[in-house]
Amino acid sequence: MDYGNILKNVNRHISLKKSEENYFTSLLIPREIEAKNLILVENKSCKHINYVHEGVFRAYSHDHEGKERTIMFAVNDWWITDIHGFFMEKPALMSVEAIENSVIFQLRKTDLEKLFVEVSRFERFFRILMQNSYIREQLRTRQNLTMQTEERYNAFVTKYPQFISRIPLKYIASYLGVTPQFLSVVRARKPL
Amino acid sequence: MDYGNILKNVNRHISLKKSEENYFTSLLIPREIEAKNLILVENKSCKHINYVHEGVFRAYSHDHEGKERTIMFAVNDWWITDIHGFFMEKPALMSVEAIENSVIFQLRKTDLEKLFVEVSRFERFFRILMQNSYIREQLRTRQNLTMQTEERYNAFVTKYPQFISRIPLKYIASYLGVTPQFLSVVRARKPL
DNA sequence: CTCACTTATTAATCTACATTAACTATTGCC
DNA sequence: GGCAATAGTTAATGTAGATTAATAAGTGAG
Repeated sequence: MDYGNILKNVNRHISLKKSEENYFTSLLIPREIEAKNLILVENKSCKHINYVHEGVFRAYSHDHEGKERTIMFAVNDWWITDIHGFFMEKPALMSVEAIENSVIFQLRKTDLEKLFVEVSRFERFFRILMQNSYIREQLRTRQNLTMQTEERYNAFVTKYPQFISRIPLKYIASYLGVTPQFLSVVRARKPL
Repeated sequence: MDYGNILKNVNRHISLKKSEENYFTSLLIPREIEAKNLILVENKSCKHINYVHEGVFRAYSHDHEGKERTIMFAVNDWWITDIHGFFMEKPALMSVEAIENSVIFQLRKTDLEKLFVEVSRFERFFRILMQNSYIREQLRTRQNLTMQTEERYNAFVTKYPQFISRIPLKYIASYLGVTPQFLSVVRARKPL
């Protein structure tokens, strides 16, 4: 199994000895996921945090009328889970679906807790991972409160250019909090 | 200076020796802030993370028309800063204002980094702090995408009952992403 | 290659929430 | 205690974005 990418991801923030790398990768559960399959289901328990080795995922919930709403995306080299369900050990509030055929490495919560004890530098790694996630999410909240749809869409395209070609527009619309029809109108407003 | 509350806050997640507690509190800068004063100003640098010992704060940005939008609140025993500006060392994207006369303890970024090195258990404390902040923010994103104003307001009142009496409704409206006028209409809909 | 299915676009109509404005509590300071 | 400033409410009118529906353009399995 090719653990090069995930080790590079971790070593971006902390540096591990060979033995620690081996211990860490021994805890990972590799899985191949076909497009449209779920790695996490709403209302079920959420036992893993997932590193995306290859592919794309989206997390979604259902709104008050039962329609799907996209909470987040994850492409290669990102981590994804229902963070609330995972750490609070509560039923998941969202489902996570593969958009492409994908490969992930799963880390069980119990193993993550062992990892924190055995190699405490992983506390630092996850501190930075959670910190960056919080920053990203707070910036998104701020954009939702302060920007119009057109501005938010432009900001999204600028921030995540690699998403546009791999993620259907209907999911991007849902992530931005609008209908695909309205996103079409907004996109049509832009000449060039 | 009364460091009892902040030490209890920290010891909720890690346990410190007396000497470590003393080192930690030696890094804190106590400040009294009068209502309406700012502890952080949009576009200025953001050098501190702030623990609210006593009082209430709100963080806000300006929208595309220049109107204030509330990003978050913080009451006693909460931490608040422009998390992006603080960790990325970028100009603040929001201002933070005292709603009541307040007392805070400020921790400089440079001192926090020393603290991570000297007492690495603080990596764990901040991992949990960032993790809980991320969870809170993702739940909020999910609510904004899936719930109507009435449902979001009810959820807010249920989750933060202590806020209602201390925070003017116009700020709560702005936090929920609606005008005070519309929040009034929504509240009037509820009998009892 | 093709037929079925999914995704994207366009347009007419509808609605949740914004805007403006006027009025009514509250709050706080001399 | 009074009065200016701030906060909250109500109502008429306006608009960003939703809904519905129909069409067009991709995409994929056999």
